Amino acid sequence: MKRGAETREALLDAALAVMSERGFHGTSVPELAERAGTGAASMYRHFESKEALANALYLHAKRRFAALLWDGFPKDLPVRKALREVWVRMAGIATRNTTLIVFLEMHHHASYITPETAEACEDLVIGPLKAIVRRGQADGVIRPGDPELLLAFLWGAFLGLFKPALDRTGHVVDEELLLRGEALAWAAVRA
Amino acid sequence: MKRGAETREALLDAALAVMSERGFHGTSVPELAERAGTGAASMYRHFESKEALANALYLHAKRRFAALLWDGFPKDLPVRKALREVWVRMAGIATRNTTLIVFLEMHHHASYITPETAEACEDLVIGPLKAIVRRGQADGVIRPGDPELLLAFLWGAFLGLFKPALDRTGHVVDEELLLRGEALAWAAVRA
Amino acid sequence: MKRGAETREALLDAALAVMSERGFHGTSVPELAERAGTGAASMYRHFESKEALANALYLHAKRRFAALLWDGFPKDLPVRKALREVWVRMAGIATRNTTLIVFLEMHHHASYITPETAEACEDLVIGPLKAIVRRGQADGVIRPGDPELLLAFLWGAFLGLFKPALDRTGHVVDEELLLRGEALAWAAVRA
Amino acid sequence: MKRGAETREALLDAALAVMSERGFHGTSVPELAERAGTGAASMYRHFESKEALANALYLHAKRRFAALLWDGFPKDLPVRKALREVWVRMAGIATRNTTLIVFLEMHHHASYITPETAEACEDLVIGPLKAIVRRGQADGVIRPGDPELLLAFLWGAFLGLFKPALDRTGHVVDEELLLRGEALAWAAVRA
DNA sequence: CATGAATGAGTATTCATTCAT
DNA sequence: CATGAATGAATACTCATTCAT
Repeated sequence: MKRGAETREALLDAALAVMSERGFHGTSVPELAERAGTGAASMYRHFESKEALANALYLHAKRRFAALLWDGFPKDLPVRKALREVWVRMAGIATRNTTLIVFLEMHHHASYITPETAEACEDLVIGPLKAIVRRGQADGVIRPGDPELLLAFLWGAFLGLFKPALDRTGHVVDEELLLRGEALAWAAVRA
Repeated sequence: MKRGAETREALLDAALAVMSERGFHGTSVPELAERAGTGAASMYRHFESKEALANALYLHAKRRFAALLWDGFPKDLPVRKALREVWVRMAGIATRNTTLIVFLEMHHHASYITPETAEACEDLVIGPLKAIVRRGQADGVIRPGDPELLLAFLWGAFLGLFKPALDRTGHVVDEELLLRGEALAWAAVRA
Repeated sequence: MKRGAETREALLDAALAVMSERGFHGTSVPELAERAGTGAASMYRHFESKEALANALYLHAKRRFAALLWDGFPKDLPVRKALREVWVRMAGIATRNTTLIVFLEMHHHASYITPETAEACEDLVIGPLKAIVRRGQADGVIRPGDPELLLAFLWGAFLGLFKPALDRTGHVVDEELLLRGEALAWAAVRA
Repeated sequence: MKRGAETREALLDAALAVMSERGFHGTSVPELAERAGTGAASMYRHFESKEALANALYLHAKRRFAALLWDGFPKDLPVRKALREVWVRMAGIATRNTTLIVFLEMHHHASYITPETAEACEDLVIGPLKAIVRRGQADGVIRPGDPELLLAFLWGAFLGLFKPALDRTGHVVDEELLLRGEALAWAAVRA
């Protein structure tokens, strides 16, 4: 007997929690519903199917991730500082919003995520990153070459470093790991 | 009616193929069996359960990966060349044995992989890598610091770079990507 | 699509019929469901498991048996007449509600009937019987000794006599067998 | 690698133990085989099917029961003493060969016991009993009437009394219960 | 808008049985 | 005579989904 949007939120939250742990196929609708405090049938009032829920969640998660990363991001920071700020923010997300990253990575190329969903939020996160890299290349502080490649490298490295944090919710990324990681990242891409 | 070990192999092969594409929960036992050319019941003669199969496969895959990486690896290569050789070999595996890497990454921290399984093959791949890094640090050509951290960074970066190859079987890693990636990797860790 | 309680009743009825014929293990859930006019999955909305169904049925059967035996039982009948009335009523149940007795006997000490279930209805049938026997002993018309023992003897004898009726549903207990049996029973226990 | 007949015996023993506890349908061939120390396939060398095994066992059990009851039974005992001896022997069987009685009762009217099997051993146990009853009736010490009816009553009463012993293997029937029960039995049938 | 009830299709797993060795 | 391996059919149970209320 909740009010509409509330139930929807609860379902998305539940799905984020469970699906980031056991994946899409490992998560059942009844389980989701119970965790959301609703009857299983109610899910179908808000989403056409389990797949539709996953797609909605993917968008939702990507947007939230983008917001956490970019909202209030200081403008016109020198490239080096901008990248460091990105790194620090991502570490924060990995610590406090672990499920977000795990869910997004886990479902990036899943068959039930439609191309529309994937495209709809393609550039939310990566667009501004590319801009920073390009600026760095223009300034001559970042090595030349396809920004996508540099970013793929960095994003992967970041995930590799913070895997322990991502695998166990609640794991705190310590300051030193963060800084040493950032140093490696910068060494890799600087001109 | 196949002979014992043959069926077991067929099941492991099928599981590697299907589970690396759709994951553990997305793979049904009948599907596995059909792909292995066996009846579904036959799986249970060779593995106690679907989970047991996944664990056996994890070990199997890790060992095969380690073999592909380290068998015939030239001894006493200078560190720089050794790392390049590692990188090249891994790119080869990513191209020709994609499922191996995908499966291992996908199931690294899954709840149905027992700690025993995980431990049993912990150092097969990473042990020799650590040795190389340590040697590089002793020679002063690799920056100091916990080798685990450097390797986590590099392994993640590698996965990030080759994700397109890993997501679509058959995708060939071109020579340029390989070399540019290696350059980034080296830049990150060199002293 | 039936209304809730109706389906539950139908399942209990079906289970009574089938399980009293082929036993718990000889009865499959799909078979049960079909006989109840439901899908097999619907059983699990009403009972947690096949075992839970059997336990619920055990209670249900015991209560119905007790009701058939004791509802409207004339009060303050002399002991001799009371026992005869009991005997006659039991013969009636054996004839018209065969499955009830067969089911209860068959599952009395089955491993899947929980102690809780067994205790919950222990005295429904036997309690009033004990009272009659005690009254008879007090009056000096029934031989002394543990009432439980006398009742175990009589209950067993009854089952032995009516086994043909119990083995084949529809077998009618003829008047003569009934009376001769009662004579034996009385001869056994009278003072 | 056992010698023929030995395996057969082991299978019958295992079946008696397990089937008297969980019934025919509750007993699986692999379980039987394991308990008999054989491979499951070996059962089919000795019996055509699980049903055939049950039938063979039924005969086997009936014969052993008859042997335990009648072998060395004193001839020409007065009827009263003969019945007491029968009662005592049956109590002994109930104590020491519980599974025998339980199995026979449990499978008496099971659908997988063929009429042939049932008939083949019909009179092994009951034949001599009938003779005793008839002798008693001729002597005027047992009440007149169909001996089958008297025996059905007595057999049932016996089972009722010794149910605790039959339900729990190892339960010892105490002397007093035995004698009091026999007194009831005699009171029921004496002239 | 919410939800108990219902269910066909599917899940992992076990079974009774066969057969090649 | 014995048995590992194999399997089609079954088993208990769960799922994603629908619908009447």
